[in-house]
Amino acid sequence: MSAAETPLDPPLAFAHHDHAHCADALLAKAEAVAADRGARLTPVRRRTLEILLEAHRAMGAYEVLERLAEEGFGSQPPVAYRALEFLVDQGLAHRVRRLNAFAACMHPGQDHAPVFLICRACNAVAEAAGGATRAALDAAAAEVGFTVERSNIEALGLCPACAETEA
Amino acid sequence: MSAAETPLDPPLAFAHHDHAHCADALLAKAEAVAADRGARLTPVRRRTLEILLEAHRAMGAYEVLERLAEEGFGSQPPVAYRALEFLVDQGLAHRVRRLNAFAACMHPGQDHAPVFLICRACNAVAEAAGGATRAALDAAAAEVGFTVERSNIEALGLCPACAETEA
DNA sequence: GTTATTTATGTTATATCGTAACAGGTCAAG
DNA sequence: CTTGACCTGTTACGATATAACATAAATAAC
Repeated sequence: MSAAETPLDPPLAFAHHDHAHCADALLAKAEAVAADRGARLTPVRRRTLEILLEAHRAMGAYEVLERLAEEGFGSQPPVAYRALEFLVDQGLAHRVRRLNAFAACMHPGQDHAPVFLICRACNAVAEAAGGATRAALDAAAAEVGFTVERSNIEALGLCPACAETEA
Repeated sequence: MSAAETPLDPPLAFAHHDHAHCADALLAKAEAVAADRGARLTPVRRRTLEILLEAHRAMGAYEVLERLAEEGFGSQPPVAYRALEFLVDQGLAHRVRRLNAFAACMHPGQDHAPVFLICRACNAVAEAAGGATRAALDAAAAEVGFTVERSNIEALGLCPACAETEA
């Protein structure tokens, strides 16, 4: 069984909100988390996170790279992949496998194993609480003797706003 | 809520079994399903499925392509990707996003939305019943107003046999 | 049964995603 | 002030995936 999950705030990704404030707060939180863990949030890494934080959607590594290169950082793929890998390792970003892309974590520092909700209309990506879903997955796996170490749970569909528009 | 799920047999992928019989039966079942749906299981497509059925693991498109080419089919990527896409569309194979690879469906014709259990030691891939897990995912999504249309749920870990070996 | 239409197969070419291997730079510990 | 760990950048390549087009086979329409 998994440890108790810190309850998550409702996702802002699908709601209008003061995004500048939202991004700033997450960046500050990320700094704190990194400091706590003795991990170095260097300029490239920090900038990479800022870029991911600009919108609530997933970005491809090459899209991030282009931005980094424009700003004087290295221009070769490993620059982006390494920064992204660092962020993922530190729990400051997530990899969205369905999109071969990366998204800033909305709950850095909280122990969470989210599920991803990907809107196919506006491309927003939100994290929802994954506790119950993961518990069900663990149970289904346990039933056949399989031990889950890591998992990815992603849903494609319509966010509330786009669902209305579409109707 | 999702419709009632046909109960699945326990996964053979992690168990010793008469694989020749298992593969034959699945191929026959696939033929029947395709016929039912008026879909054409042409030679390339059928052979592609046979190749996937050779082992209970996921294969990359290029690995499949190599085999097809050896056997006189086309040698360019679209040949494999199109056959695989057909099989996935017909529910005769699944795409495993974590591996960028494809696996034969073990329950063709049954309405199922499986979760995938990927053994990191022996690379076997099994489908487990996903009903409860998907229900939990749908619920988590509904809570924030998100409508799930498709989802992928994949776990990486150790199958029973490999878990024992490792210990 | 012949023609029209759709569907399938194959090709070339290119786009997109990801990593291995190595060189130089920074920084803290001893 | 040197050692060792880590970070950044490079070149070069490998792996995954799709667009666009030509031909052929199957099916539908007449």
